[in-house]
Amino acid sequence: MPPESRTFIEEARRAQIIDCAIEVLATQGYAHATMARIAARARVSAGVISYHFGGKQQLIEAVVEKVAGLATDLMVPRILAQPTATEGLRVYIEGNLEFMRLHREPLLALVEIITHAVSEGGGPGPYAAQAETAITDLMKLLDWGQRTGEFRDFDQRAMAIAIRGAIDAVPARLLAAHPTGDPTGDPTGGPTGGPGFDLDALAREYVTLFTLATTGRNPS
Amino acid sequence: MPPESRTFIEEARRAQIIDCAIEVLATQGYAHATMARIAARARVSAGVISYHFGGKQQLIEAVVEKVAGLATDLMVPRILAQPTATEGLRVYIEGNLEFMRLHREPLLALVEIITHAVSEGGGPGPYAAQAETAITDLMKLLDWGQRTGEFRDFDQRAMAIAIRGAIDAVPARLLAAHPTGDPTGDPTGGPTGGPGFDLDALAREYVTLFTLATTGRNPS
Amino acid sequence: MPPESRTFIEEARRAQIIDCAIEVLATQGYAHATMARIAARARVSAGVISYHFGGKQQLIEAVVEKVAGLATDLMVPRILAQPTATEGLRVYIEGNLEFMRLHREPLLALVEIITHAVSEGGGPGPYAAQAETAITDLMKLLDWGQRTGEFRDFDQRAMAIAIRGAIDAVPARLLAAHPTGDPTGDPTGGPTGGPGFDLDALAREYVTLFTLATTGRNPS
Amino acid sequence: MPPESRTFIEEARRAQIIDCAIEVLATQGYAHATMARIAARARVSAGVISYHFGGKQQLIEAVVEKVAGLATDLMVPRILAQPTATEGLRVYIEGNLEFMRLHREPLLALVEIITHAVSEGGGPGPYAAQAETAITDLMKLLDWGQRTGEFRDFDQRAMAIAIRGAIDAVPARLLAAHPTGDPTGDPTGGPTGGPGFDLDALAREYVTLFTLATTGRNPS
DNA sequence: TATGAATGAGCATTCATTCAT
DNA sequence: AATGAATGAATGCTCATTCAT
Repeated sequence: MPPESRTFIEEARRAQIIDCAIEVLATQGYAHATMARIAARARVSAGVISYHFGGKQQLIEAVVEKVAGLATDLMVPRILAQPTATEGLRVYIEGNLEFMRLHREPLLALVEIITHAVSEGGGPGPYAAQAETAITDLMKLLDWGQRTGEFRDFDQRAMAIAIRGAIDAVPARLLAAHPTGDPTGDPTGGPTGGPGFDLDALAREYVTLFTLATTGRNPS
Repeated sequence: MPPESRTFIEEARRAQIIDCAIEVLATQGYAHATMARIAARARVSAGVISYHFGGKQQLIEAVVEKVAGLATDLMVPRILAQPTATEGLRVYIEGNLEFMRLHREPLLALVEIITHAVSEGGGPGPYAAQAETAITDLMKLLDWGQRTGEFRDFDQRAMAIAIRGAIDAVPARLLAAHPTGDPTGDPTGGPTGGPGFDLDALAREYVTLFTLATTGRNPS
Repeated sequence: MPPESRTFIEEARRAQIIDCAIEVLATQGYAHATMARIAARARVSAGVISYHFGGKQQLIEAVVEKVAGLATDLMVPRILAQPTATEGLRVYIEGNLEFMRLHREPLLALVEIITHAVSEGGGPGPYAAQAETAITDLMKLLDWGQRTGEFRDFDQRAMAIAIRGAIDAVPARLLAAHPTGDPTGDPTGGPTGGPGFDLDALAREYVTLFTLATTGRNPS
Repeated sequence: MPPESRTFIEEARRAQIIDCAIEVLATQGYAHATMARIAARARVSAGVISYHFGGKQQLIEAVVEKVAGLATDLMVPRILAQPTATEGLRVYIEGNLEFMRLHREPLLALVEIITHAVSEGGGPGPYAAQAETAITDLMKLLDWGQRTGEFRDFDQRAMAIAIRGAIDAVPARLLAAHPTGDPTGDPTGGPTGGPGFDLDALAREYVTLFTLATTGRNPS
């Protein structure tokens, strides 16, 4: 069913179910995110999901779309607004980590999906392409910096993998630090050094780290 | 059953089954790594696994032990042999990536297990602690470098997360580049630039990248 | 799910499944009372039982509750209505044996469960306490008789074990006499003397027997 | 293989395995009495049991034979030696309960088998006949007493079922009182009134009880 | 004689999906 | 538009039995 032909109430149900799916995925993990549980959280019968989405696969896809949309909305305009690639990289890193702070649950849900969703055969997961896209997008930013001479001569793909890997490692640490709870509480003992988890401080460290790595110079 | 009381043939079967489990995990993913499939690959009845390992959980644990053993054997002595923390970091990175080259499938299997194994209660996976241990181990290496003055003043935990994240991101790229096949063939177009995947070149890039990031200076 | 929140159709299915479970337990025994067989008798998929009861254990518990309810409803008011302990004992015996006549299958099912259900740890079965409760309840009746002077001076527990043992032995004889069939047919050759099985006559004999045993006097 | 053609060592193995089966049956129950566990207790491979007995069914049968033999050896000569049926009944009861004291485990094992062993179809267990035989044997004793005029006019079968039921109820109480341990310790608070379980006192109560029931008179 | 490796049938359970209401 | 009852395939596991050594 194309979006424009959906009624308002239909759209609302879909949104509600997607949000519940995100909640369950983020808090209980992919393995426990069964149709029944998602439906229960939405105070809705299990069949409703099949009714609105056609199947679990399509629900998952809808979640991915929503979360990816959130991320794109946040990031793309910011990066494009920067005058230099160095600034662009800074904003890229900050934006990613800010996204984790603002949209913790959607992000965790997305991570669950990307790492756990499987295709019918034994091949790579259906969302592996997302990761590849993220790499190539980042490579464009790096290429910009190398063409302007801001960045030193490194292998773009290697650097992109490193940067994305460093960023993608954060949610798991986030989850380890706050298995079920709220990350906003008391960040003690440095950026990542206590029960709290200071994403802003982490962002500053990452910016310095990767500015050094890409330019060879400390950020001014 | 303690190892020393196992028959030779028993040990052989165990090893065979562990290898088959690794194969299935690496090529088909955790979700498809059912007892039946692992047994089928070993050309063996499904009950045999329960007979030799007691259950799926123990089989998984045996896989983890084996792979972790491989990694430890490869890495620990090398790192300890280095005169400086900078060299230690270099060897840490090179060792990790070399491990991926030498033991691609075991590593992929381990990643599958760490990211997918769930505990009954819905909490963090039973092997989540492994990841945390890796971080703290790496922090010790970074602390060494800061105390000797080789490394600049950064947050150890942030840097450790970045380095491990960059390393841990590689297997997925490896998998994306060679979904089922052999990574040793034709590395064309630079370190990570083609169907081939030149782990040695990637290691060199990573070493430069993180030496800059930690010391602020190019590696000599 | 609390009973009052169940649909009418849900309650009907539950009742049907419980009845089928009773049938299978009574006619084929605990060992053969698998989910598949019970479901098959109900002309229903096996998963339906898990759907309505959550698991086999809960189904068994539901059977116990139903049968125990039947028994309590039949017995308790009768006994409490008696003026003397002697009459109470008579009614206790008659009530138990009448229950066997009226609810042969439920009783046999209950016996199967009590004797066969096992706890995970290897300890006493989860329904062993039922038997002990039956003993202590009976002891209260005996105590009543001793305090009024109707009963002679015997050990209450020993007498209670004997009476309950005598009663509990009946179902097995019932089963031996009518392995699969209908107990209402032709009672020939005395109370328990043929393929028929006259529970009323047996009750009369038991009443005389235990009245003598408890009072030392023939029942008037 | 007929007994006389068995070697001495063969016979010893059989006896050892039978004893271990009795132990496991008595202490862990029929459900947990798997071939593997029995074999383990005998410090022997599981295949050995099949080798010596042909299968589990035959092992069980061998256990039954052994225990029934023990009981017959103990009881029959005693009963036949009595001058009157009243004395015979006394000795019958005492003998049965003494058997429980002397051969607690074999008896518990036998009870487990009789109550749990199943035939392939859904019919009565393969050892149900044993119980029937016990009833008819006891009826002969009662018939003796009625023919001599010692016993009053009751239905022999009803009385036999009551007596055997009372006796057969004891092992379960024994088990409830001493789930795993030794019944010989401290019998406090009367025949059956404490943590201990005084079988001698219970026997005295039973003798009085059933002498009253059969004769209408207190035992002199 | 005895072993222990291996089998295969049977078990309870979970879950996405379907469909009459 | 929604329900919830029902399905059927798949999973991990247990266990008596078989058989080459």
